[in-house]
Amino acid sequence: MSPPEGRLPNITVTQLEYLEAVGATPTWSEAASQLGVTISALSQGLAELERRVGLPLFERQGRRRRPTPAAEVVRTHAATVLASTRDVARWARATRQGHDGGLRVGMIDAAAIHHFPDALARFRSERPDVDLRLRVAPSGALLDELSRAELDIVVCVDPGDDDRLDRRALLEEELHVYAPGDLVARPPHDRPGPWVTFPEGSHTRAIIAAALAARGDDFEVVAESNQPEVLREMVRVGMGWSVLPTWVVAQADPGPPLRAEATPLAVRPLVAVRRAGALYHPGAEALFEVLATATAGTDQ
Amino acid sequence: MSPPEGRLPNITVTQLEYLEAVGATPTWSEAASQLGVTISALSQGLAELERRVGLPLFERQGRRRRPTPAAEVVRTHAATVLASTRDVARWARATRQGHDGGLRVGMIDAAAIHHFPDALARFRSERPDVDLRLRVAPSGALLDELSRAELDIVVCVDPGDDDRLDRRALLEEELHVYAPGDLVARPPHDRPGPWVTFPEGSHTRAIIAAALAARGDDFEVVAESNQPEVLREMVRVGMGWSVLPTWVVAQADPGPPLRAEATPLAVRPLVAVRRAGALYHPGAEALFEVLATATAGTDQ
DNA sequence: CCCCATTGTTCAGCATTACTGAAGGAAATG
DNA sequence: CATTTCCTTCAGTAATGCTGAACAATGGGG
Repeated sequence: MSPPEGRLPNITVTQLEYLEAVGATPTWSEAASQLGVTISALSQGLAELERRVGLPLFERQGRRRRPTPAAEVVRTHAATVLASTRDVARWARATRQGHDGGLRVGMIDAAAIHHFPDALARFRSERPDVDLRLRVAPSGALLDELSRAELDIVVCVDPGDDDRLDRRALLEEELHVYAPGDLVARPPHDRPGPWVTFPEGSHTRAIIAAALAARGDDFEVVAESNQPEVLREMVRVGMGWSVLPTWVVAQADPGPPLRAEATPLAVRPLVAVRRAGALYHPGAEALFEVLATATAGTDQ
Repeated sequence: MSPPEGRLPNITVTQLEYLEAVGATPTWSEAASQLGVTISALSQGLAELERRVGLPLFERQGRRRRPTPAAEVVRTHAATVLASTRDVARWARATRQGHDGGLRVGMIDAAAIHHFPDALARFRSERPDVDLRLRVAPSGALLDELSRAELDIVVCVDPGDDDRLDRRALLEEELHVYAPGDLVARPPHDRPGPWVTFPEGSHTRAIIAAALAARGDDFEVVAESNQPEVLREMVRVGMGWSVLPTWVVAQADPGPPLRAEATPLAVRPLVAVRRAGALYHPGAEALFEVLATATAGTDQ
């Protein structure tokens, strides 16, 4: 039906690295110096890549070059190949040195400090052989790093369906609307707000924005932070309203209590994610088991 | 946490092709001639690959070489990279020529001739723009071709969970035990058999073997075929018993009727499968919709 | 046991490829 | 108009990949 028909274009890892670099960098010069090659090499390498793919990947716009739609396809390919190559390289280095290279785990703050600190501790005591490295960051950053094979497993807000990800549900956090203490009594015809919330681009913010829009509320944002504790304190000092997981507020330190709406505004599903097709890592599988049992039956 | 740390090893597509070829071929000489290079080139190329990975991939055994466990890891990587590269190459060629390259569909016989001929016809009339190519073969062969990016979408027996596959359930076929007409009256303490069934390696055969083992029956096989119609006829002529989807027998042509056990022995789940991370193909998505609606509510 | 065909390695030589550095063109900036 | 920035092109060089031939090791057959 579709015999391999001759040999494949010898698209090199180097060329794909070039493509990734220019995609992540404003100018080619900068990309070149980050890669440690001359602009000349970069330019020629990308020209060669275009030739091998057989389609124009960049068009001139003034003195810069801008990727064509075709480049997007090849960039996706590059991401796949580079991630897999990084995996293999890391695995080979670790194997040479006789260990497994450690397990690089990414978690959002909620997971690291609230839901899974005990699970992590248990994992470390059960599997002292695994060299665990934890990175805490927002979901988006973690997923980026996962896709570049810089992390092995990530616990974050569900990013939704994606071919390249292997997702497993862990739990759902209820998100409640919190009002500054002195505003709780606002008559019901007043709309809530303004809001303090997560920065633009945050997965949780997207969930919140959608839920507020669905019930017809404005979403004027007057302050932003990725740290839920910071948001909680801003509400406390009267900056505005916020939507937070309940545990952030329950984790009460002294100060005036916040008032919440009784019913949750939305839920935030947390999932464990790996790259689809990632190298088998025994530690990753074991960690997932621990996370799954830690949440068994205990949503929230 | 894990900065890209320098550049990646420049493992080339060519080297990975060499690795794939020697894995699929008894001797390197043969692999070399299939690839259209000298053994010398193959040997040097694989040596270079070993150097770049940094681990021995082959050990000497007599005058042949046999892959180490490490090679298996790199072979998995090779499969990923080569499949993606084939996808890009094919897409690029199609794009240059101004079409989408066609939609290469694989189906097992049951899907092609029984469950989905109407769906296929409907798809062709709804989407005359899509150049549909159909290949009918057993599940295993189709999945191999899918993994090599020689097919875009496959309808086959559910191969089970796999990172690299994007599976969607379509329907479940009931498999019933059929006895030759003259043996139906065998007293119940006699065990059924001997059997005519699908060849070793068939997914369906595995399902049948497991179900028979579970109820304690022997599974002595006296005749094999991949074609269910052939199996049905063999039962008719008294070669033995078989386990078949009901439609094969219902599709009655003249001849003595077969007697079936009343309750199904097992079910055979059929799924639509694509490679995870495959290039977006609008036709594939559309076809899946048609298949899904064709089966909506109509299991069996 | 020796012969010998087969398999894979190594080496020298050649062709191709990838890179540097210098020169140059073309757009933005002032 | 001069200047800077950005990228391309070109020439030369280093690295890489391939062929063909010589060679070593193995296993099968007389």
